Amino acid sequence: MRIGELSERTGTPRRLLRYYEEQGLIVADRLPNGYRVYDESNLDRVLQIRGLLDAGLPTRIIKQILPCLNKPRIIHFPDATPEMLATLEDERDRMTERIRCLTRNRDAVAEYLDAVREKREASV
Amino acid sequence: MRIGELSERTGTPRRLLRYYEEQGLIVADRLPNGYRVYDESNLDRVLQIRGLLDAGLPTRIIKQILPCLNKPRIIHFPDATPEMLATLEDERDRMTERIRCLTRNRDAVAEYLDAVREKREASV
DNA sequence: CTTGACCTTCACATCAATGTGAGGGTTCGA
DNA sequence: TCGAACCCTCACATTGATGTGAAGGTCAAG
Repeated sequence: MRIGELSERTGTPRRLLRYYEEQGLIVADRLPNGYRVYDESNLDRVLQIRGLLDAGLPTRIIKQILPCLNKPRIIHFPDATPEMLATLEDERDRMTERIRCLTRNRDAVAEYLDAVREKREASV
Repeated sequence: MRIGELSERTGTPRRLLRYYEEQGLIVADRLPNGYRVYDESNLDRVLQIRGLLDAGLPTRIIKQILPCLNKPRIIHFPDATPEMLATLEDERDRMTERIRCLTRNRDAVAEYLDAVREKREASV
C-alpha cells in the first residue's frame, strides 16, 4: 500500500509517517517513481509507535524498543551491546513506573466518577 | 518550605515549579517579601504531576484530574459539569489504553532481556 | 491532452515542556 | 557593610512532535 492508505488505516497524518521514517522507526520501499510502499506489517508497527508516543516515550527510545517486538520470537542479539541492554533495562523500569503512576491515577479518576454517578442516582 | 527546598526534594527545577503554578497545577502562598512558600502536601502533588507528565498527559488534562485526587475522600462535585465529567471519562479511558500499550510493550522488552540473559548464561 | 488525485521534497510555523540568563530584591552571617 | 545564597519577574532559546503549504512529478480516467 502507499502512504495515503497507510495514513487512512492508521489515522496518522502522512507528514508523521514520513517523520517516523526519518527517525528510523519504520522503513518503506520505493516504487520506481519514488513513491513509498508499505506492507501490512507496517500497520501494526505504526499503531505501536503512536501508542508509545502517546504514553510519553520519545522516538529515540521507541527506536531502541522496536527491535524487541518482532513478531517471530526470533531474537537477534548479535547487535545487543552492553550499553544498549542497559538502556533497555532502564527503559523497562521507567515503563513500569509509568504504568504504576497511570494505574494509580486512573483508578482515582474512576473512583471519583463512580462516586459522582452514585450521588446522582441517589438524588434522582 | 520555599521553592529551593521543594525543588531539591522533588528533583524539579525551580523554573518548572513556577511553570506548574502558572498552569494552575499547584498553588503557593507568598511571604511578605514575595517569596513562594509551600506546605508538605505540595511535595506529593509535584511528584504526581511529574509522573503524569512523564506518562504523556498534558498540563491541561492534569489540571482536570488533580481534583479527583484529594487526600481526604471528600469529593466535591458541586462544580462537576457534565462536560467536565465527559472529559474525565474520556481521559480515564485514554489512561487505560496507555496502560495497556505500556504493559504490552514493557513485557515484550522484559522478555527480550530475559532471553538475552539466558543466552549469555548458556554460553558461559 | 488535460484534470484530479495521488505522490515527492523542502521549509517555515506552532505548541508544550523546558533551559538559560539578565536584572534586581532580600536575608544572613563574617 | 559586604558577599553569598536565596528569591523574584521577564524574556528569549531550544527540543520534539506536529501543522501547513509551496512547488512540482506521476498516473489514470474522461
